[in-house]
Amino acid sequence: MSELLRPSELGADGRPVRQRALRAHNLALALGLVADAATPLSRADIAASTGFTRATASTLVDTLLAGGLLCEVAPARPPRSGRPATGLVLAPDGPGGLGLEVGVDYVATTVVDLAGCVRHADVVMADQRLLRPEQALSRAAAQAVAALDATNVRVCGLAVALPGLADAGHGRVRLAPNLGWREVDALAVLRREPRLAALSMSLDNEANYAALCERYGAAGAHSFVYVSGEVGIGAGLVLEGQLYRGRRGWSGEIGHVTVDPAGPMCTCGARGCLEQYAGQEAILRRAGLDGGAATSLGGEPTVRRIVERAGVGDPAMLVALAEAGHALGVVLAGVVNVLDLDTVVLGGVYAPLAQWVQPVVEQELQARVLWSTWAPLAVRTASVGAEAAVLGAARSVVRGVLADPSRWLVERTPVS
Amino acid sequence: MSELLRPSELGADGRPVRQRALRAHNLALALGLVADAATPLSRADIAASTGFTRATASTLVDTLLAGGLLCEVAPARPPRSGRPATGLVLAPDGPGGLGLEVGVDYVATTVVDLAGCVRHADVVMADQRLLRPEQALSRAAAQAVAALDATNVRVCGLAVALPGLADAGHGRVRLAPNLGWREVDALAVLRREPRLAALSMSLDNEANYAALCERYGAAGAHSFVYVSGEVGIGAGLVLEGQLYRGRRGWSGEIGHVTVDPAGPMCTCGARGCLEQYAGQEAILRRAGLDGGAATSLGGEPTVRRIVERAGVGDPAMLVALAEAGHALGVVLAGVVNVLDLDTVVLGGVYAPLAQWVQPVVEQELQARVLWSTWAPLAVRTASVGAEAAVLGAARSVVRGVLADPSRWLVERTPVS
DNA sequence: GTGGTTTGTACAGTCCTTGAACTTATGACG
DNA sequence: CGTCATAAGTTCAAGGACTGTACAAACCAC
Repeated sequence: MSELLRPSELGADGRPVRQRALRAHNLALALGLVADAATPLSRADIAASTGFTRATASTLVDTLLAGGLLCEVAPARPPRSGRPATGLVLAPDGPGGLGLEVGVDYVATTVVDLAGCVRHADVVMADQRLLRPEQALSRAAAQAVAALDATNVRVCGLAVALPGLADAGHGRVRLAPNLGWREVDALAVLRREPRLAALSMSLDNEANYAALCERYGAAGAHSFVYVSGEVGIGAGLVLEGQLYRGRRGWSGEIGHVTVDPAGPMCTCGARGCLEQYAGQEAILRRAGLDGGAATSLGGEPTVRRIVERAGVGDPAMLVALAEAGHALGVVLAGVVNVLDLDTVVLGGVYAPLAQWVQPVVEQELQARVLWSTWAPLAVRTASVGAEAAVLGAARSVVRGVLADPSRWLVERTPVS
Repeated sequence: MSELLRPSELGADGRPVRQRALRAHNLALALGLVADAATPLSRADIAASTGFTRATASTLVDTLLAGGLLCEVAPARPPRSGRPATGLVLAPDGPGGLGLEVGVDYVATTVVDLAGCVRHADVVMADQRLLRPEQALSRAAAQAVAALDATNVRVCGLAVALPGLADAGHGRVRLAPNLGWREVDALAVLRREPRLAALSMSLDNEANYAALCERYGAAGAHSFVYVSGEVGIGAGLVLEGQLYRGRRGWSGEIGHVTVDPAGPMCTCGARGCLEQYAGQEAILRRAGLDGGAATSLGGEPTVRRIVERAGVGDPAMLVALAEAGHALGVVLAGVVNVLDLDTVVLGGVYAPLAQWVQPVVEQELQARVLWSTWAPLAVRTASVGAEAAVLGAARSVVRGVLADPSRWLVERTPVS
């Protein structure tokens, strides 16, 4: 199963392991195997690739079937001699996930089923900075409820992506400068909506969810950094296949890593932060354009303006983009040197700008990563575009079910 | 047990969990509890703090007693009413660990017992750069054998610390520029010595072992970066209580993180690397002294020269140290911003230089870490000095036994 | 239709934890 | 000094989970 889905680490928190935990772990193992397989697996396949006896694989599968997480389909392999297998796939009517993203100038929702397939998605453009946090969240809640009704997917959880420092444990937004939020108990506001109150909820930085989205993708690398430039610059870290949030969930703040200690003053009070070179508004400003209130306060999004100018070969813009790529490369080289990463994923605004930025980033990494001459280092553009964060959020919900199916099985009312 | 000792993560590698693994995990849990306790625990204490029944705690303890990992002593608590408890501590005659460090100008060995107490330690000064890797390692092996004979500790494993990029999985040194080594199969050479061949062996960067040493210390923080300046500048990362080696074990290469993209040329080919500001020789050079062949090619160690000059208030040296602290602070701020760390530990040469360097580092972190104004960020000097790497290496061996006692128990010949 | 082959199930056996009863050892108290 | 209260540690039947072997089921090939 290539550790894509790591079953709940038994007792990693220092709890004693009982038989029940053992069962829970093995259920997750079997389920994860089916989830990661490209084609339907049989009970015998599960037994073979895990080392379980066929008897054990059978009982595990039976539990998962009864719990509505798996269902039987036609087998994958063409019939050879012998009794044909019964195929097993994730139940299309199993529990699904709802992702909700509050951006600076939009609110997006996405519903995925247990297999991670998008069953509904929509985006409502509206400048959230004009609303008080409670207002914005109430409207977002209404949009989420609409998403619940838009499909027949039984949604079991909600994950909220936000541009800011989130306290994932408590469901609070500590600071979202670009939204103008500070210490907002976002999940509590969402829970006021009765339809949402029953769902399990989680909250995290949009870069983290976008990184997870990339992780869930087919090309999921072992360890990588996902760069998510939106209004600020953030990053999601995936280390050894797991999202690394840091102690307080504040990891990945590359926007304020120093590029040049004597560089331009940043809003954070320090000098030469990456954001002053590679942030959207900084790029505009350095190209001699008016950054202004930026993003899309009713107008064209900033990125599009940058792409347009670069597309027509505006020399000032090309210089600004090269400088942005240079700065990004310097900072990312540091991250790669410190964490021994083999992959850098450019997402957010850097995906549309990759044409200009990526070569410079690659060049800078080649020059500054110590081992770059004797081990491969890949720079990729994100495989999912602007919707990566919502999608990653929605998928994180069902990944949670897959990683610990036993919790879902006991919560579920037994089927008649 | 505060996750200091994390019992083997059951099936985190996607293996099915059998009853045996369950037992192994619970043995590690009980043993870890005793290892972390300041005073002898009783079986009842173990039951109470884990949630096991006293029956289960008893059988676990019995297994560990029979295996020679625990032994019974007088109880810790003053006798109240009721049957007095029997105290349990790590067996002083249990399996121990041998640490071996090959430095640029010395070879050090340390033997610790199961509790991590040092039972033997010695350092032989000799410039290793004058020897071929095989010669150096043969002599180190002889020194290790001498260490084995110096105590009555039954050593069960050997851990080798080296200044360079190590491939921990294969026991190879990929590159140790300061030793002049490249692609050396170090463990294979050590295994030629018959007395060592029977031991389990591991190999890693000295900064990683030094970080582990700090981790094992009483003040072990959750997540921190340990800066180990010796000849080069390396760092050990402890994330969520676990050493983070990176995919290939090359994490922590902060020596070549960029401080100023337009700074002085570095030996690695890039510009403005930290080593050009905060490396021992760079400090000397920037203070107007001759870096020369440096370290201690038969002469005074570089650090001592720096301390002497700074001690007498040499203005050039004070400026150089301030610049070093500034550069270190810039780089560490980046690391902290990216990884959401709450602690920075200054080790290696920065421990004796802390008086001059630490305040500048703190100031720079305060200015550049995004959340520094609303959450505490500690900069500490390492609690163990130059011997941190060997000691950490030796302790890592016994930590391995404590983290998975079942492996030790089956390998052990049953006591008569 | 018979044999070969593979899938899935049944059942006793083993390992590990649980829960309750029981034994042991000590201090407190009269 | 004897009895009681209390806490520690042990014993043992019971239950949950995986294993191994045997067996039933389903299909292809000839």
